[in-house]
Parts: sequence; C-alpha cells; structure tokens
Amino acid sequence: MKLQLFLKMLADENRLRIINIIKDNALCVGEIQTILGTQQSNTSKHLDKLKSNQIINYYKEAQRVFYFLNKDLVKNYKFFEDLIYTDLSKSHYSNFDLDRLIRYKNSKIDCDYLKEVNFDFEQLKI
Amino acid sequence: MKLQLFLKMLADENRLRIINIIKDNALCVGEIQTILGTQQSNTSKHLDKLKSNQIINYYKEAQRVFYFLNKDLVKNYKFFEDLIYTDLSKSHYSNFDLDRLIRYKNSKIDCDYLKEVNFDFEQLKI
DNA sequence: ATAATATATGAATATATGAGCATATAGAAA
DNA sequence: TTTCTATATGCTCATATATTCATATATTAT
Repeated sequence: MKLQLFLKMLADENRLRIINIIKDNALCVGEIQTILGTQQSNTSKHLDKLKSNQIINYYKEAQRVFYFLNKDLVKNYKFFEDLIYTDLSKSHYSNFDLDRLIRYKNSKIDCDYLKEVNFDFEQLKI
Repeated sequence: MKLQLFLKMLADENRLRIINIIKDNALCVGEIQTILGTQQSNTSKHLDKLKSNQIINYYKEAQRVFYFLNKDLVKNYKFFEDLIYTDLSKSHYSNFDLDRLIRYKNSKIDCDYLKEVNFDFEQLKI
C-alpha cells in the first residue's frame, strides 16, 4: 500500500476512532457501533475501507464479524506505532472511546448478548 | 490542530513531496516547482494549505517566499519524525525528489538565478 | 420451512478536493 | 513612471468522499 493511501485511510475521524478501540483487541461490528455511537451502515463502510486496504483483518463467528488491527503495519511503518499509541491518545474522542471500551469490557457482556440486553452506557453503573 | 486534519494534510502526494524536500532546508516556491516539476498555481495552493495549517512557515525576501517545515510538529507529534525521516523515504517519489534536491544544491544556483538560467535537470551534468 | 438478527451493499445526496487556466498582487528593475 | 517577475487567488470542472436510507445477504433460531 502506498504511504499516501495509508495516510488517507487514517485521516478520518470515524476510522481513527475505530482503529483506536480495536488496536489491542478484536471487536465485532455491533460492539464498535455501540462503543462509538455510530450508525450501522456508516460503521460498516468505514470498516470495509480499512479492510480493503489491509489496515484491519477480520474473522467470523456465526453471523458476527470481528475486526482487529493488522499488526504488520506497525512493523512496516515506523510512524504508525507512535501514532496509535501516543499521538492518537491526545485526540478529541480518544479518552471518551477508550473509557467506554473499558466499561464495556468490565460489564462482561460480549458481542452475543449485546443487542439482547439493550446495552446502554448511560445506565451502566460502572 | 486536530490530528485528523494534520493527517489529511499529509495524505496527498504533492504535499508529501513538498514536505520531503523542505524538511531540512527552506526553499522558495520556484525551487519547489523546479525540483518537483509541478505547476505553479497547484504548488502555490498546496503550500497555502500547509501554511494555513501551520505545517510549514515562511519568510520573505523581496518577492520570493521561502517555505520551511514547522519543526514544532516534530516535538508535538511523535509519529511525525518517523514519518518524514523513515517512512517517507520509502515512498515512490522520495529518491527521485531528494536526488534532484541534492543536484540542485550542488549546482550552486539559488532562487535568485533560477529562472534566469532556465534551469533544467536534464541538461545538468552533475 | 419461516422469522429474526448481524452485517454488507446500492442508490441518492451533499460536500470536499485537486487540477488547470486566467488573472491579480506585490515588489524589483528599468 | 512602466515593465518584469514571483507568488497568490478566483473560477470552473471533474472526481472523490462521507453520510443516510433502504434493501440484500448470510447465518441462526424457531
């Protein structure tokens, strides 16, 4: 992939937010939507772009699709590790999203029960 | 400046090429055009974008405008140094442009005499 | 089989972006 | 002053992009 294209893929708020929350763990599409509060088709399309450009990979479990970061990029692009682990943390949504990710993880709910329990961060006591 | 906007400014081939050749020295607009082989108004507009977002700064000498990289970005964005000094060098135009930059510098021609001598890399013996 | 659910995709729209051309501006030289 | 030169800017076109809505697909559950 060309550096310019890689940067273009990174130069979008929704995609940066996705990368931020899946950089250390795989999440299914529903979890990504729930944590970011973004729309289904919009989320899906950004995931598709990231996937098409091999920035993220995925595996399937039943109808669920779990996405995770392609760690080869960290090896191949020196700047990328600093970007996602240092600079990204200073960006607008980072704390908000990572906080939600942690609270979600602590809730012990997983992708299978996400819709069933009608998960809502506002009602989360944690 | 927002990280997303910074990345967007970097996610363009012409702007990456500009940054690459002015990262260690200031160049006037005419020199940038000559080395990259890009059009006047196009070059000027990309410079304007980079300038408006404080990615580059400038100083004037008579009608000439010299642009140079805003080094504060290297301090403020950890990823940026790796990007411009490591990853960028692997990109398509980098060798071509940096080679031209060196040949231009060796020619001892400067911005003042650039148009006067009708500078042409093809005729350069160096 | 049908119904329900998770995800993907097509179509429509709005907006952004880059490129090229022509022209404007500002400063220098004559 | 007029002329020349370096750079910037306005206009237009073509293309790219993100977003939303509606629908399609695939898998599971009944």
